[in-house]
Amino acid sequence: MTDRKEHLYVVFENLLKIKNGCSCEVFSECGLSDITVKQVGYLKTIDEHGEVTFSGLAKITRNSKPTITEIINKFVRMECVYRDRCPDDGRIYYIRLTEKGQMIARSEKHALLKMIEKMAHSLDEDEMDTLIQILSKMK
Amino acid sequence: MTDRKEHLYVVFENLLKIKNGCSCEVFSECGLSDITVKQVGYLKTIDEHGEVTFSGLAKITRNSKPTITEIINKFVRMECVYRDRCPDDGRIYYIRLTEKGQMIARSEKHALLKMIEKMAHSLDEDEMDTLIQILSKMK
DNA sequence: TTTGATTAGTTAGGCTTCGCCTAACATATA
DNA sequence: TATATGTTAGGCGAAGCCTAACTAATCAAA
Repeated sequence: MTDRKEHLYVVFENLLKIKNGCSCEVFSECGLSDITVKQVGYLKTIDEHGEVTFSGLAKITRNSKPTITEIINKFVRMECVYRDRCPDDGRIYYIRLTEKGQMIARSEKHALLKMIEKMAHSLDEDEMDTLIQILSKMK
Repeated sequence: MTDRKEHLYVVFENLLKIKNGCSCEVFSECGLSDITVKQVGYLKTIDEHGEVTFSGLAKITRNSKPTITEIINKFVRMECVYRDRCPDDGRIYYIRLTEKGQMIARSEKHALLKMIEKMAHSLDEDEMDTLIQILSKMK
């Protein structure tokens, strides 16, 4: 490997460490350090679909309705989600993310934003512009 | 958020997507797409400690010896690890990573290396030098 | 050098949690 | 009255851990 690539490796390794640290912060701020990958996946699905019902989530995730009830009850206990009864049809409940739930569903984005904040503290405007200009070329 | 930060967000989001794609490639090349986070953790521990025995790994990970036997048997079936009997003391077995096991233990590094390779294809030498110079300032 | 104690790893069996299921149900709507 | 939404009850298998009892190898001391 060339010297140049090795250098690149080192600076990006550092950058990823910083971003990783930010990810962990997001979870521990929510007091949910031991949430599972699967659970985060469900929160993301709920976030992406907006107005999801229990049956809807069951279809999307290919689970039975009781399984969804169970998953949602757990999320309610974790304060990530709440039931929102449909005003037009009392049988239907929408699954809504709490602020905490949304935070976790978008944890990667939040971590990245945190990293960018740190970047803005370490670099000046010209340097940021140069970064943008160079990295835009990546495919 | 300023325009500049938003731009930075976009370029880094793209970069992370590329790196993430590389991570998945590493696992699927090994035919182990459904390995768990915990398992990867154990492989990393084994990799980092070099010459680990069963008792050693039990102490490091605070598990019982039978648990380690179980974990290692699973890894042997996955072809990630093999037993290497100590020539001086027949009671002792060293836990060694196979090439596959090492690949997974170092998957993040491998993914990053892959990303750097892609970078080297998209950017010229001056640009890479500029990147290195700017990103070195990040703390 | 033999024998008893100690150490390394294994086997057997058990426990809890997770994540899923089906069947039967209550409630709301049509 | 028939149908749709969500819940409850109960069960199942896999994961991931444990303790107790075992085998095999080494060490130490008579």
